[in-house]
Amino acid sequence: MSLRIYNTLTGQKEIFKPIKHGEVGMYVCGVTVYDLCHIGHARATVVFDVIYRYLKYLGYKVTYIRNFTDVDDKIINKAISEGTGSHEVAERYIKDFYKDIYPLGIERPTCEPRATDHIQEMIDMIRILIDKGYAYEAGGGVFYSVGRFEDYGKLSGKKIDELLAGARIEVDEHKRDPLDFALWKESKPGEPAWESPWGMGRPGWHIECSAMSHKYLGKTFDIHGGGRDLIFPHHENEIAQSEGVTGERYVNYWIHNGFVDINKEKMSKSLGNFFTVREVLVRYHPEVLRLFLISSHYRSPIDFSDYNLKEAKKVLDRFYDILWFAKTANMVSVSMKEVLHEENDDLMKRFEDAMNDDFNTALVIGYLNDLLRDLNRLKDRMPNSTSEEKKEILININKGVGVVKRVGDVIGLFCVDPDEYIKGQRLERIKELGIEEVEINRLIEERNNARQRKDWDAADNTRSYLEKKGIVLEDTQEGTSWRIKDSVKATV
RNA sequence: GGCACCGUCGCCAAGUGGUAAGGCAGAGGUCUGCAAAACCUUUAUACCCCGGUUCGAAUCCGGGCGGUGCCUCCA
Repeated sequence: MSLRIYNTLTGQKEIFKPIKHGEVGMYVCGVTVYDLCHIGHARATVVFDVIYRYLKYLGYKVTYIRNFTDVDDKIINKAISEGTGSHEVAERYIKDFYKDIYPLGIERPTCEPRATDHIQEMIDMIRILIDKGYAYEAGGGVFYSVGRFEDYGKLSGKKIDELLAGARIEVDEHKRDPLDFALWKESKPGEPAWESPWGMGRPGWHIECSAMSHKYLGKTFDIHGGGRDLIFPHHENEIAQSEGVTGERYVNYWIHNGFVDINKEKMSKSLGNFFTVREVLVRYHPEVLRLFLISSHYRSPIDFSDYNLKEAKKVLDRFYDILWFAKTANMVSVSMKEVLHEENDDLMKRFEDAMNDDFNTALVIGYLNDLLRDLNRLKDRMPNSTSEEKKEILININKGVGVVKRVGDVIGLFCVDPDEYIKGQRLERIKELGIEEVEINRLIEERNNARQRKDWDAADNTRSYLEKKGIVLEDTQEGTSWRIKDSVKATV
């Protein structure tokens, strides 16, 4: 089965055929850097990170470009309100983007160009658009004449006359037609400004992506991505600009991810119902957020809630438990040589089939859960096995864990050391519980003494004391361990 | 008003023509001193409703109802 991708342009899943054999050019609209990233930004970044990783897994040489929009009205406004410059604002939020988003296990794109580094390329494109009659100068700026581009609306399925009927179009006295959009704006005093044939000014929003994608990927490239909300007008306008300039097809496959909702409503700054990545990461491991984000298909809306995050955490914890077990058991029992080259082709095949069907990560997680149950079943057999059998079981567990890790590499999960994951979670949460780790260990020892005396009342008292504190004990053959009590029922 | 998308177990979520994956929660059980964890069993005669096409539909078509998004900055 070959890779099939849902193409917004045609509204269908299509078999993916790259322009150049074995290579893929992909451009994804990044963020406008005027504030901290919220979960919606995280979703878009994670979704395309998974796509990037999977394309590479398939053996493609991928050129992945994701831009920063660092010149924009909102940035300017922020700078004014802070009394700083827009360059400072942009720089700061680019830093914050790295700080907040990269812990989610994001691989660096091939290039992360900034709009302000490509002003000349934009000017060059605008010039051609004017020469070709697609754009006109007016009031110190330049506008794209939407009516001149025959295919306008082909991506979003909109028709020009229907758009005109809509009552929500920006009014600008200089526009010949209300649908026209700005390619170049005259700068007001104090705003960032660049020299241009039309005087000091700054670029409109849409032209930067046309200019940068053209520069790094050429006239026609394979994949262009972004959030659903970018389909219109941003991507529609990009097509008008780029195809206006080159006269050739701009993009073969358009991929758009769905929104993150809060109570079935789109998360957005303007609605004020957003959570920043930063505040979520205070309470949850980054991989929990990542797992939550890829537990649904990338085109579906997902509802963000504490309950759903807790559920994701529970699932992730289970995987790290078996990962930890395999790691610990291997130290004493099986040399890695015995397991490293083991393959599990059937499972990898299922994984590939799921991913090939428009990157169905939700199905992949389902398969992974099946596998996890198999592994726990094996693990449960160990106590009653001979040492020969134990070794055999461990080898099989390692095969499965190998698959988990390999799939994890592609979807960006299970990438941290199990010890670190488990201890890290404990350390972060234990502060909230008002108890010290040494105290827990002391009580465990005390309780185990009681258990040896068969003083069950004392033992149970200690256990329930700890449970009230939020600490759950687990008695195993290897001794007593503890974990932070996590209930998906608890709400915040 | 125009254009899209969506409606699957209490909740989350795959499945888009061949007879309903997976997770959470629930119930019973194994293990355990008792628990916890894990495992086992169990939980949708059925996919918003009504028609139609078909040997056969959650899946296709038509009509409702409900929800969301885009048409303004937005991942």
